[in-house]
Amino acid sequence: MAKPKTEEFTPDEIYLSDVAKALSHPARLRIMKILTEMNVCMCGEIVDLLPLAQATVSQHLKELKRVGLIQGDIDGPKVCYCVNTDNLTKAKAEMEKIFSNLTKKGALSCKTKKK
Amino acid sequence: MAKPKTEEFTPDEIYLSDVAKALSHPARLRIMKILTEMNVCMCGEIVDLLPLAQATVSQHLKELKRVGLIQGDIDGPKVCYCVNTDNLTKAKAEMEKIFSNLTKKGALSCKTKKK
DNA sequence: ATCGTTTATCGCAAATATACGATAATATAG
DNA sequence: CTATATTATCGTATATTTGCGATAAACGAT
Repeated sequence: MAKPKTEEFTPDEIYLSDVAKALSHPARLRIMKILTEMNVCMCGEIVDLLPLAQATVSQHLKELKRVGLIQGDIDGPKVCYCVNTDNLTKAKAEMEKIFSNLTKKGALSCKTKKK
Repeated sequence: MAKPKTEEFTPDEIYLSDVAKALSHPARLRIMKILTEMNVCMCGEIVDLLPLAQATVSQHLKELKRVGLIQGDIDGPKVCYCVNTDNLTKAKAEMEKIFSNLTKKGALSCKTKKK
């Protein structure tokens, strides 16, 4: 009875909420910041930059990979992570839409409309 | 042992991850879309536009209010909801930062860097 | 005061998310 | 092949989220 009713929503809504969910943890935000600033980063370095255990960081990386915001390429025994530019650009554009309408004009509040 | 370690992160990281969390459910995204398009909407109308029970929608509205993305003003027995423009603008600016660095140039991937 | 309307809150059940130690998997070096 | 290094996955405990019926709270109308 507490199963999220995702089937009741549009693919657009589900995709964007999924991206938002991936960004809804401070550790994952920090990973995104690290990768956008450094372009490329070894897994071990990311672990060292976070106050979490290696297993936990690995899970967060997996979540970001799941929604396609980052990718990891095997480099010997290490893994090299970077932002998936195409997907991040797309996510950015979708996110813009949500925030765009209010900038149009006035965007009346309840109070200003009534009084 | 599974308590989120929020105290290990910066206020900026926590704030933005909190906004992302508020947007991480398709129902809440749809509410934001409704409010940005209609400027203002009675609670009952929002309930009618969602495939969820009234109690559930009320909880989603509460979550969006908690992070300040919307506000609700009492209007007789009804409640009139609208976007909190100031806060949404601020959240938008913060979100931009996360997405901005990659647009700089190349944003080399692991593979392009190596090969 | 009582009734109908509207919305928030409570209490509960089920599903997810978070965190980490232990272990497996993979690759390199010797 | 063995040992070391690096990362992913498993198992498990706890915390949080999601959903909804039932109920409370707030208001206007009668």
